[in-house]
This record gives sequence, C-alpha cells and structure tokens, in this order.
Amino acid sequence: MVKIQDVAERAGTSISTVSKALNGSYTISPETTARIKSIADEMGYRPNARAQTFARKSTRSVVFLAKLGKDTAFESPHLFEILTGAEAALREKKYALSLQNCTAKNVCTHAHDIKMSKSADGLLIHASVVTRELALLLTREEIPHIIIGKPDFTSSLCWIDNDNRLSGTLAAKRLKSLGHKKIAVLAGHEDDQISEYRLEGIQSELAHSTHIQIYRGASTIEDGAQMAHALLTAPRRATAVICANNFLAVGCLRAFRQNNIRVPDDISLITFDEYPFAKFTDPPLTTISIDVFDLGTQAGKLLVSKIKKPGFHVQSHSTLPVLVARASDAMINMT
Amino acid sequence: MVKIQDVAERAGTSISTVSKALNGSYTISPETTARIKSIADEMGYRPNARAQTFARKSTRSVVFLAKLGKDTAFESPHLFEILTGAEAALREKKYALSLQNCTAKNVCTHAHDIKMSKSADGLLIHASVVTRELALLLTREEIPHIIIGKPDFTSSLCWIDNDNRLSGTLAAKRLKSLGHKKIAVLAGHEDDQISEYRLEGIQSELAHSTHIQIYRGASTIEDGAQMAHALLTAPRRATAVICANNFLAVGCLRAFRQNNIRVPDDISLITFDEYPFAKFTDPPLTTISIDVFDLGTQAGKLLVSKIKKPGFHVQSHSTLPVLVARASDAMINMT
DNA sequence: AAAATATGAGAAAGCGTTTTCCCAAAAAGG
DNA sequence: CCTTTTTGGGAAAACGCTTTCTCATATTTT
Repeated sequence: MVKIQDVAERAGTSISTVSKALNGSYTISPETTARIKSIADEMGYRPNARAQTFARKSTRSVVFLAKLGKDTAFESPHLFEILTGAEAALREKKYALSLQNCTAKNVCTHAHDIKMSKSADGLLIHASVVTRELALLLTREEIPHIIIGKPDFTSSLCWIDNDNRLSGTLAAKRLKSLGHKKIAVLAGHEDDQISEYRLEGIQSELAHSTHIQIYRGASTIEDGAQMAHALLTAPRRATAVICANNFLAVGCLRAFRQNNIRVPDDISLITFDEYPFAKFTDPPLTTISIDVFDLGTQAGKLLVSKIKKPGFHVQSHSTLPVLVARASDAMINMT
Repeated sequence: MVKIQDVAERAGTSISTVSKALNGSYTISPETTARIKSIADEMGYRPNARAQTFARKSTRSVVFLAKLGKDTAFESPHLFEILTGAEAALREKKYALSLQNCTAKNVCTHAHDIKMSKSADGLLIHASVVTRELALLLTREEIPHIIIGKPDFTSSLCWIDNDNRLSGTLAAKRLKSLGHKKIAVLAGHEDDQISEYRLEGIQSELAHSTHIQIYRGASTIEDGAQMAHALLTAPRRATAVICANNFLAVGCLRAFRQNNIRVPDDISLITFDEYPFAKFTDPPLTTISIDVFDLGTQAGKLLVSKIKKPGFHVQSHSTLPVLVARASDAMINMT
C-alpha cells in the first residue's frame, strides 16, 4: 500500500507538502503542486480514508435515521426516493450516506451515540421518528441535522418538507373551481402527519362554503375501498372526493367500479403524490404532487451547509406542490 | 469530551487496561474489567469511533452498491427491501451500512476507490451493475463482497439470490397440474435477468408437453396490457398466462377486464413476487414469491462472515421460492 | 524450596493523515 | 544596499485509540 510517505520520498519533499498539495492548500507553489499530483497519480496513491477521518476530526459522512422494517420499501417508497435523492446530493459534496433503522423510542439513543462516538458529521431524520426529547437533544448538543417532514410540534429544529397544508388547499381549490359543493375526504388516521396536514389545508379552504364529510382509516387500498363504500351510502352523497394519498385513491377507485359509479362522470376524485401507478389507473389520477427525489437532494445539500458553517441556520424550508391534472376529476355534473 | 485517558486516570490504571477491559480481552481480571466498565459508564465515556476505526484498521462498515435514480424506489421496491434487510443484519453485527449509487460503467471505479482508500470493509453489490471487469477486480484484490442477484456469467464471485429458475418451474408445474396445455408467457426484455431466469425455468418445465407463446416487452403495466391484447387476438388462444412480474400482471389484468375476459374463469393468471398490491388486485394474484427482506439479511450476514474470516467462501446461495395460491388461477375450463 | 509457568497489567509503538508553527529564501520596499 | 515583508516548504505535534511486547507477581510444578 503506497502511503503519503512514499509519495513524499519520490517527490523529494516532506509529507506535509504532499498533503497540502493534494488538498489544494495555497501555501504550495503551483509547480510543486502539479508535480506532486502527477507523482501521486502515477504511484496510484489513495489517502487512507480512516487516517484522514481521524486526523481531520470529521467523517465526511451523515446518517439517515428512519423507521425501516419489512415492507417499508413497498409501503413507503417515498422514504427511499428521498434517500436516493439525498445520496445524490451528498455524493456530489463528497459525503457518504449511511442508513440506520430506528424508532421514535430509540432515536435519541441513536443520535446520542453518533454524537458521542463522533461516527458521523450530521443527521438526516425522517419526521416520523422525531420526538420532543430528540428535539431537545439535537439543539442542546448542537447536532447538525435536517428533519425530513414537518415535526408535529413547534421547535427550533431544522426541517424541510413538501408543503402538505398548501397541497390540501390546492386540491380543495381545484374542486371548488370545478363547481363541487359537497366534498368527501378520505383521510388517514389522526397519527398520520402528512394526511393530517393535507386535511387541514382542505378544511381551511372549504370551511365556509362547502359541505365536507370526513372519513378515516388506515392508508391502505383496503381501507380506501371501505371508506368509499361508506361514502356512497351516506345520505347526501358527495360529488367529489379527495383521497389523502394514492393508496386510498386506488381503493376508492376499486369500490366505485364495483358499484358502477363512473369517475369522473358520477364523482370526481383527486389525490396527492405521484406513485408510478397513478398515471396507469383507470382513469388516470389527478394529483397534487411534488418532486420527492428533489426533496431528498435539497435535504442533503442543506445538511452539508449546516455541517460546514455551524452558523448557517435554516429554520424551515418547504417545497411547493403542483397540480397534475389528469382524468379523474371534472366539472360538476348538473343533471 | 471524556477520553480513554480520563477513564484510566479515574480508575488508576493505564489506558491499555481500559481498552482491553472495554473490548473484552481475557488478559484483564473480571474484577478490574467490571470496575473499569462501571467507571466508564458513569463518566459517559464513548470511544471515539474515528480513532477506533483508525487504530483497528477496519471501519466496521460496508457499502451497498446499486443503480439508483429518480423513481428507483417506486420501480424497484425490492432493491430497498433488500437494503432494509441488510441493514438489520449488519446492525446486529455492529456494522454500519452506507449507500452508493453507481452504474455498470463506473462500478469498478467505486469498488477500487473503496478498496484503495480503505473506506469500507466489504461490498454488497446489486447484480444489475456487475460486470466481468468488476468480477476480475473483486477476486484479484480479494475484496469481501456479496452480489445480490445472480451475475449473468460464470465467475468466482459470491452471490445470493432467489432461485428464479426454480420459480419459473414452479409456476409452470402449477399450471400443468391445473390441466393447462396452451400457456402464454409475458416476459420482460432479454436484458431483464430476473425475467430471463424465470422464463428458462418455465421453458424447461413446459418444453415437451405444452404449447408456449412468449411475448416480450418492458416490465411495465402499460406493456403488460399491450402484450395481453396481443395474446387475446392470437390464433390458438392460451388458457393460462404466466406474467414474469407483478407489473406485467397488473397490466394484463386490466387488458382482460377491458375485453370482458374473466380471470380465472376464461383464463388463468399466475405471476411472481409479492408486491403489496398483489393481494388487492381483482382477483388477488396467485404468485410465486420469496422473502426479499430475508434475502437482504442473509446477504448482510454472509458478508460479515466473509469479512471476519477471509477463508470463508460461499460460492453461491439461493433462497427458495414458494407458491402463494390466491384466486387468479384455476383448473382449466373444459367447456 | 527452587524452577517453571500462568496471569494481570503497563509501556510504548504504531495507525497515516492533517495542521500548526516556524524558518529560510526570495521579493519588495525604503 | 539594508530592512521588511511575503512566500514556499519542512518539522513536529496532534488525533485517540488498539495491540504487541515486556515484566512483575502469583501460581503451579518438580
């Protein structure tokens, strides 16, 4: 294994000179720098990352903390899309990304361990595992971090998220503009943050003018279908339905088909996000979506900024939702 | 920051004793070990991971190499399910897992870099990026690795995979046992390894006794529907269809519905894998599936074994597929 | 009781960089 | 031409552990 010493000898310089040349320090002349670089190259010298990490007092790596388990990849593809986006951004900045499964219960232990053992420079944390205790820890220990998703309590954390509240508002606005007055909402359970914010946005937009029926269930195809059935048998049937996410929408679509309810002729449907099957459903779904990959890259970039300049403080940062109009919604049918 | 020195002073021993006690070396008496441990605990001592990594000449980390991009999380949830499984296994063995996006073109650079810079102890590599050149590199440099998926050429690599060929055979056997004689196969393109192995298994089982029609297209819902249309208009229409993956099956199902072909009454359908929506389709899909998460954990465990004892050599290792019978296939309709 | 062995603990040598000083030589200024 | 400043490069001190060697002391063996 060729080490810095070898390069130095071959170049007839000291090891500090080699280190400086390779790391682009201005205190070495351009000529020597070039010469050393070419020698190092020729010798196939790669600095030992373990030694660098130790000497630099920085790992140039961050860890991604989220709740992972069997089927998470299927149930929460967003999580991994974010991860992928983050990896891309971090790689560009020469940071490594490692993955750690944790829960809201043990996230503090994880974070504390990483901080104490100095095994990473920063944390990317999925909002679903963020607790008040963690918030305290992060600020007290001044751990560079970005929370992905909006933590559900006011705090001094740095977070970045799709603006789910605005998404809800957009969906509601859309249906209003199509003339709908009786709108049903298929929402997730109360502990489903994303669904909750969307619902808030919907309600704030619809509050006065419209009759809203809210149904709740798990964010699954099954429950979506069940809620759709309930909706169809309700006294004053809605003319449009907003599904808090794609799974609910798929279930809803299925229930409508079973009951020979045509979409969008008999009822309009609008949902959020952009799962790959969203454009393949029958009819293709109108959704309020965002670029999840981009959310990840932004989180990565932001985190690196925070690591590099501890003064740098982004309190929060939201990405804007946009309407992707397809064929599942339509002007209200007056007949 | 409390360091080993501080603990040693407080315990009235040398730092080597502390190190040994904490790392469970037998050369320290049980009493001293216990005493030191409790003092370290009390002082909140955490060894500096950067220093440990450096001193030990090992990072206790591995990197996962795969092709990642926008929508990969949606299109290949399996990849992330494997990743999650690997994380779980590695965590148990105290190894960290980091993620690196790469392509078949640059995978060698990545692997070489990691080896040279000693930034990880081993590699988990998705088969889709494995090239002959990489195989050479891995064996020449003796890089501990596990390939996930079967590399498409004979080599001395260590790989682990679901036995896709056997899965194909199982699917074919199932349809044969249900009395089908004319079977259509909706396969992916020739470069889709998984689909290819499945097809092989199907063909080897069906070769003599049965009439097979093979259709090819991309592994998407769209192409699945298209192939299904082709199948329906073919001269001697098949009584059963095997779809090389879930996406094709969904497309197929849709096309059948549009043409008022009932499943399984008019035609039987069987597919592979177990996407979460497989049990929610109409009718629920009969599939040949495996435990992808488990594939990941096995890969992780195997890799750690290879890292710890370089002599340890598993050439290959396959997980067994199993039939999950649902409602999309049935006895051939004789009428 | 002397010799051989086993045991517990410490001294010190790494591990391979980065980085902080420091100094000579060269350049600039008076 | 002498003094001051700049510039390029080297010496050496970290960085905080692990691990090998060595050595007393305690234990066993002869």
